[in-house]
Amino acid sequence: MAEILDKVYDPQKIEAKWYDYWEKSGLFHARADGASPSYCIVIPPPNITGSLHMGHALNNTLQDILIRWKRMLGYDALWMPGTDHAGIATQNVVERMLAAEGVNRHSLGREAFIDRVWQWKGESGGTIINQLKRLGCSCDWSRERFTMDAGLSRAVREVFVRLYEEGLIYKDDYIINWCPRCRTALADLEVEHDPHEGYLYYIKYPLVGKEGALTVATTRPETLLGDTAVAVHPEDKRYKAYHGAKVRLPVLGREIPVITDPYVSLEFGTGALKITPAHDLNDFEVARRHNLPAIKVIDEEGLMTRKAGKYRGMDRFGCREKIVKDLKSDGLLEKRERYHVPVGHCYRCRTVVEPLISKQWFVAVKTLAAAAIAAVQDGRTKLIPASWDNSYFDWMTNIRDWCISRQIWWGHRIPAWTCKDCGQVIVAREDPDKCPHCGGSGLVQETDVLDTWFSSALWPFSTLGWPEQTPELKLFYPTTVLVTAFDILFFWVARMMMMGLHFMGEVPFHEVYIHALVRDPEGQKMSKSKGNVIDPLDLMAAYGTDAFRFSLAAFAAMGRDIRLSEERISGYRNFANKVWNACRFTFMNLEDFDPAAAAPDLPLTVVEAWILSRLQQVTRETGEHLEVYDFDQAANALYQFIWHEFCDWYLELIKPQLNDKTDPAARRHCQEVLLRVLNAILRLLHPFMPFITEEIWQKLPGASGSIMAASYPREEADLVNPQAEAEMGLVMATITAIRNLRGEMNVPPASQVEVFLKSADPSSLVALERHRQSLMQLSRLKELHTNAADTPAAAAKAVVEQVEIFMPLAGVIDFAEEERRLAKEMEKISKELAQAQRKLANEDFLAKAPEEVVNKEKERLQSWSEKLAKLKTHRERIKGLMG
RNA sequence: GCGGGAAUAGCUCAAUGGCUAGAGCAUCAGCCUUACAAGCUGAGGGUUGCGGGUUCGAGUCCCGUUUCCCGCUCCA
Repeated sequence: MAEILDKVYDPQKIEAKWYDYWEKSGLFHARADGASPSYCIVIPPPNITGSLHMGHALNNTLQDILIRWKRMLGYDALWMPGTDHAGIATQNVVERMLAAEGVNRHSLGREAFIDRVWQWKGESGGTIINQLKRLGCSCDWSRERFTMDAGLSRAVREVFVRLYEEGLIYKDDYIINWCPRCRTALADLEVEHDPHEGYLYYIKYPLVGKEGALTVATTRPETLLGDTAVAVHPEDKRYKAYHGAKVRLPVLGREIPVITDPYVSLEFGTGALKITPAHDLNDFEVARRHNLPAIKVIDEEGLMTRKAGKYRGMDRFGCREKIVKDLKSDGLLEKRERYHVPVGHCYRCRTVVEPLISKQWFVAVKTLAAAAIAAVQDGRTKLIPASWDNSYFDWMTNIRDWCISRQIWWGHRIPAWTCKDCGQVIVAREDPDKCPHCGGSGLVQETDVLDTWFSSALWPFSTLGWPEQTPELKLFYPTTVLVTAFDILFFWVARMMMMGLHFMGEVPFHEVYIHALVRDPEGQKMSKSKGNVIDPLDLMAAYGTDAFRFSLAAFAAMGRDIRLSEERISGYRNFANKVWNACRFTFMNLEDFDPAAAAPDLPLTVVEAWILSRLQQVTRETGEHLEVYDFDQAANALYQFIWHEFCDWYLELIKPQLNDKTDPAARRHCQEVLLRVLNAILRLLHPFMPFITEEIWQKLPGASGSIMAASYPREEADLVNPQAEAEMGLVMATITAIRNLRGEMNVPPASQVEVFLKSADPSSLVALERHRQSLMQLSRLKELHTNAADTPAAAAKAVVEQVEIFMPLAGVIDFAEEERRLAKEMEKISKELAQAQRKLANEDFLAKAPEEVVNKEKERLQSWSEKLAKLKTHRERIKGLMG
C-alpha cells in the first residue's frame, strides 16, 4: 500500500536526511575488488581556504551525475575526493589572522607557524567538503586525501628525487616573477597581465667623450639604476655611428656600453633599448648573450637596494616619481607619452610582480611536455570538446621551464640539503643526518617549499596510493575522465599529463571534459570586486538542491559559457514540484495496491504501449547524451518526457481506468504499468536530482533499498512500438485540434460540445473510436460522432492528417469569425503548398536531390493540397450560410 | 598583435546541409477540470548581425564585414 505524499513539495525537508543515510550505508564506497568494470574520476581538489562557488557547484554536479549514473549501471565507480593545501592562499589567510593578533610568522618561527596552519586547517579546512555534501556529491569519503598528508607527501618527495636524479630538476640563478607582498617566486602562469594606464618615458643618455645623447624609451624609469647597456638593432642606420660607443647613465653617472642585438625592434620607441638584466626577462636574456653584468636595484620587498645610490630604501613606485623629477631637473627627460603598460600582477594578491634575479628550483619540462603533446595527438587522452586541442598544443609547445620553489613555509619543503663542510647538495628520500660526500654533519636544509601545483600534478596517482603498487592504482589508473573548467587546463591538467606519463607510463585520464564557466546573467565573470557573485548555497536554500543541480546540468551546453538566471532555476524548481505531484497522484491511486499480489495477465493497451515505447526512447537518448557529456540534452530529454508526455498526456489518459472500480483486473493492470513507468523515471532522474528521487523511491511500492543501488534503466528494444506511437499521435493531435477550435471560437471551457469526425481513411476512425472516452474527457465533449454520414454545415472545422473535425455551434457560432479563421488557416497552408510546388517544379531538385527527399516533398504537397481543399469546401459552405 | 568562440523569438538557449527554425522564461486570453495556481488550456511573437559565394536546397559550409566575449603575448 502506498503512502500519500505531503501536499507541498518542500525541498529543505527532504534534502536534509538522505545524505547521512547514503554515507552510512556505504553506498559511496568503491569496492576495488575487480569484480565489476572500473570507472574513476578524481575530483579537482578544492583549496582548503575555499568555499563553494558556482564553478565548484557546476564542476561537482557534473561529476556526481556521471558517477551516480555509472554506479547505477553496475560499474565499480570511484569518485576520489580531497583537498589541496593551497600554499600561498592558505599562508595568506593564516598570516592575516596572526596580524590581527599583532604577531607575524617570523616572530612565531617556522615550526610554530606550520602548527598554526594545521590547527586552522583542522578548524576551517573542512568547510568546502561539507558544502560538497550539501550538493549531494557521492564521493568516496573513506578515501579522502589531502595534498599535505603523509602518503601524498611521500609521493611528492619520490617524484622530486627521481626528477632530480634524472637531471630534470635543477637549481639556477634566473630571472623569475617575484611577488613582493607574498615574498615568493611565482610561476609564469601565476602572473596575470592587465593593462595599466601609464607613461612611456623618453630619457637621454649622454654620450661619453662626444656631444649629444642617445634617447631610450621605457615604461619603468626607476630600473635605469640597474642598466648595464643600451642596445640598438645592428641594422639600424640611425645608430651605426654609435656601435661600440659608451653612454653615461643619468643620475648615477656610470658608463655603460652601446651594444647591438637583433632583439631590439626598429619601430618601437626610439630604436634604442635600455638593458636592465636584473629586472626584465628580455633584458636578462640579451645580457646573457653579451656577458653583461646584472645589477639588482630592487629587493625582495620591492624597495631600492644600496646599488640604487641615493634612492636606497625607497619604494619602487616612489622611486619612479623621484627619478622622473630628477631627470627633469637635469634636462634628461625628453618627453613622456600616455601609454597602456601591460603590468604583471600576482594571481593571489594582485600586487604588481617584480621580475628579479634569484636562485630557484626549476623543472626542465621540454621532454615531459613532448610526451604530453603526443598523448593528445594520438588520442590516448581526448579533450572534449576537441576545440581545446590547439590551445593545449600551443601552450605545451611554448612552455618554459617551470619554477617550482616558493619562499613560503606552508607546503612541501624541498628535500635538498647543502653540506656546510664540502658544499655539496644532497637530495634524498629520507632526511640525511650526515653528508654522504664528506661525512660532515653540518647539513642545512633548503628553506623553500614546492609550488602547490607540483603536488596537484601527481593527484591522479598519488591519491590512489603511489608509489605503493596498490590494488586501487591497478584498477583505477588511468582514471576514466577528468571534469574541469578550462581556466586550470594549463595550471593543472597539463602538469598532470606530464607527471602521469612520466611516472606511470600511461596517461592520467582517458578523457578530459572541459565544461563552461559560470557567468552572471549579463555574461560577466563573477567576482567579489564586481559584487556580482551569486552564492550557490543561497540558491540551494531558495530552490532546493535538486532544482539547482538540474539547472546546472540543463545549462551545461558544450563549448558555451553559462549565464546563470534565477528565473530558469525557479523553472526547474517547478519541475521538481511537478515530479513530486505526479508521484503524489500515483500514490493516491495505489492505495489498494499490493505489489506482492500476482499481476493480471492482460495485454497492454495502446496508451500503455505508447508510453512504454516513449520511455524506451527517452532511456536510450539519456544514455547516449550522457555518454558524450551532453548533460543539457540529457536533462532536456527527461524534462520534456516527464512533463509533457508522462504528466500532460499519459496521466490524463489513464484517469478513467484508474477511476473505474468495476473492472478490478484492468485497474490493477493499469496501476502495474503506471508504477513501472514511474519507477523507471525516478531512476533515470536520480543522477540529476538525487534527493527527491530517493525520497519518493523509499515510498514506492515494490522498491527496496536506496535508489542509488538500483539499476539504471536500459532500453528494452522489444517495447519500442511505432504503431502505438502513430495511433496516439493521431489521438493527441485530434484532441489538440478540438481544444484549439474551442479556444478560437471562444467556447467557454465549461460548456460541452458535440464533435463530428469524418475520414476517407476508415482505420483512423477506428483508432479514434478506440479512444472515445479519452477524446470525450480531454476535449470536453457532449457527444462524439465518429461515423458521421451527415456533417453539420454550421460548424467550425479543422483537419488533422486524414481526419476532418466538425464542431457544430448552432446558435453560438459567429459565421464571420469562422470565415476569418478559415481564411487565415488557408493562407498559412497555401504558403507551404507554394513552397513545395516550387521545389518540385525545379528539375535540378528532382534530378539531384536524394529520392527519399523528393518523395517526402511529394507527400507533403499531397497532404497540404488535400487539407487545403477540405478547408476550401468548408469555407464555401460557411459563406453560403452567411448569405 | 596572435588565436578561439559567439551573434537565431522580448530574455536565456536548441536545431547530423533536407519535414512548417524549436524549448524554457516572459507576454496576452481563458480556466481553482477531484496530483500540481510552483498548475491547466490556448494564442501572439523570427528577413537566423550585415554583404557576397558554393549548392537542387544554407541558421548550418566558404569568403568578406560589424559587434561582443574569452584565452595567449618577452617591442621596452
